[in-house]
Amino acid sequence: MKGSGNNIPRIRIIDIARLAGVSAGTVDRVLHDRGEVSRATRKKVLGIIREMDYQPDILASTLAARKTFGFGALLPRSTDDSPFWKYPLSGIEEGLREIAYFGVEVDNYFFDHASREKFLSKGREMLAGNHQGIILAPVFTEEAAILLEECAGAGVPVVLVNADICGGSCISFVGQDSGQSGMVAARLMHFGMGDESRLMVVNFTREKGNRDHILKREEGFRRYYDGILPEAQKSLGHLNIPETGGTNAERILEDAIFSSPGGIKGIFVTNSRVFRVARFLEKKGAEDIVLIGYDLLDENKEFLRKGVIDFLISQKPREQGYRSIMTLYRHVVLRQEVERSHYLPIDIITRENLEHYTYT
Amino acid sequence: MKGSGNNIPRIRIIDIARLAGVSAGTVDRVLHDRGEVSRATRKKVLGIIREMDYQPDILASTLAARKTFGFGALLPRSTDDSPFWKYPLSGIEEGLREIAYFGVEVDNYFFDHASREKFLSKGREMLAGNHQGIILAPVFTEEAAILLEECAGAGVPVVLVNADICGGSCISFVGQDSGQSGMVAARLMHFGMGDESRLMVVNFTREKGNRDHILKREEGFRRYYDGILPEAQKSLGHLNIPETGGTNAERILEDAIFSSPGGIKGIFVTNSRVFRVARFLEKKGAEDIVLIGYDLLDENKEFLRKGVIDFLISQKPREQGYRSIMTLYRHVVLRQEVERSHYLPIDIITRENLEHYTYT
DNA sequence: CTGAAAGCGCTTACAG
DNA sequence: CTGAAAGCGCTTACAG
Repeated sequence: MKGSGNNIPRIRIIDIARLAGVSAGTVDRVLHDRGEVSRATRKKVLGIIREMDYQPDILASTLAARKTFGFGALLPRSTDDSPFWKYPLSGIEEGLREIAYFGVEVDNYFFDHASREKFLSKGREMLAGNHQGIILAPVFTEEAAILLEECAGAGVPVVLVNADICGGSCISFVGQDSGQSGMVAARLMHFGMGDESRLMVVNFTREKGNRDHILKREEGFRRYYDGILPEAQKSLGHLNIPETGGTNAERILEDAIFSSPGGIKGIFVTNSRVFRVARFLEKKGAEDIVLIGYDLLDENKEFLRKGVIDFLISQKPREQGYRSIMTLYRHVVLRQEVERSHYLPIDIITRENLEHYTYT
Repeated sequence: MKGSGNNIPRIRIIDIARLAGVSAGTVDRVLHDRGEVSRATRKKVLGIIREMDYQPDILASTLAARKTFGFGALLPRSTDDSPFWKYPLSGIEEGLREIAYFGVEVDNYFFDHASREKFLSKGREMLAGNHQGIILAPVFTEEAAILLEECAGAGVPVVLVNADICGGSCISFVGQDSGQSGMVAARLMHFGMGDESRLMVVNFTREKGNRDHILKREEGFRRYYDGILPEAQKSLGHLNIPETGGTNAERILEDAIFSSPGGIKGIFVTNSRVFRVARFLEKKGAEDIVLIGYDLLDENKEFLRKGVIDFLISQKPREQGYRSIMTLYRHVVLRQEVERSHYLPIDIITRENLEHYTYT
């Protein structure tokens, strides 16, 4: 059978050792830079390694070393009301399955979305765990900066997931370009609405927590319109609704959408709460208003299928988790170079491509 | 350091052997079903394996077995004029890098896009290579069916990539749902054009070769319109342009687009040749005609950036390659169950999300 | 049908 | 600073 043994034998440590006139142990010491080797020997061995283009067998290495790599992940706890974070978590688990062979283990730490204090204290608990790598969702900017600094002090590499913190010392950021995603939303809106300018941006905001995403998305949306239809950008309505409200939100929407002269014809919701607007529009029989929002929550998908929501932009949360752990793995275990930022594609989901969209 | 040794020791073959009162060799024979074990011993060992939930260490296994897996891939040769197939190839290479540790090797076989004979002869050359798994792009349906049958006869598992052959014996298909992608195109067209019915479908066809994709895409496009705007579906123009033509094609386009009463306002090109229509529209200063097509060829991307093409649908060719080899790996090396069809997401690309679309 | 021994390529104490 | 030996968990002839 093809591929069953008839290959060029690969170069082993013992080959290098013989060529250098030393033992395998010495080559190993050179390879792993653990000192106790004379300069001359070291130089000679390194030369031969390069010359022969020696590539260690990572299987044998992992097997013999019996060492494991403990990573820590600090993520918001996902809830029924806010299920977003279960996807990065499952992405991390998916990645873990692929690399568990190599002794990688992950400890997950969860904190309540609303609590700065919990974020910080859970973060410190994680740091006390002495991990070899950290995945961090920097939901609270200042506290995250503190944690980042402490990681840097301890020499622990960090991958930021979902939100970036400029200037923080981390090896990589994995997430979406929020401003650009707002541009995509605007492009779709404009493609469907032409020069229609009775548009509105709706922000659902948490009292605490990072609003960066939301602001950048609105900014991107406006930037697009400003470039192509400045008058629409200027007249563009803008609504802030606190996350907590119940009937309150409906009143606000009612006023904003139906009371303005001529009404509103297109709405861009800057986060996953778009289903709340959808629910309202459905109730009012106003499904013809174009509605664009974020994230494939079950409820959002339902409104997409019904045609109340026209487009959803996916943040690919699962892939964010997957890429995070793989980046850490490549950095820590394989010691490869990794890119500083890893922007994921901005996926456009509509009723017709939803069912084949399995990546989340 | 966390994760450096302080774990529950995992169960090894030797543990199973001791519990069963046999040697490691015997357990190994049971594990790999290579006979030469008495029914009683076998049963006992299997029982303990189950009871202890024994999971073999694939690293140690691969290392000791020193066996390699040879896969073969039969793909069209990519050319400057038709670069599509370089992406599945690079996806295969990307996947290979991740699993080369496990002794996987791939031999690629290329054939000329236009030649049925080459396809069959190269396929047979590949079969002679005695591979443990095959990736096949079934560009020519009948010839592919023949090859599939020969693979089945030889007991070699096959993954079909890009196009499916119903009824063929393969372990998995990886590709796009062409009909559904036509629906997506129609949805976008309709979203942008409203009830406008001066639309046209353009098919660039090769003389030989599989037109399945193209037909299904048009069909999907029509199905969407038939459901929502039947009169548009009925009046929907339809143009077949042979791949070869030069100025000829321009004449045909000229007649179809500008001579019909009222002209044409939206065009759906059912494959990657959309740049040819774009080139024509640009020359005519008719960039306001909505244009939707397939595949992120460099030339298509350029027209997308310029705004001549409005949307491109990606077939994710690189991912097709990646998934193909990973599916084969999971089936052959890890002996896992794999799903029969693997439809990739239907990605919508527009000027605003093009730059972050790195997956191809 | 079964076991004991050697080996896969690398790492890890240990002795010098 | 260096080498020889044992071992990681599994597989493979070989002897019986």
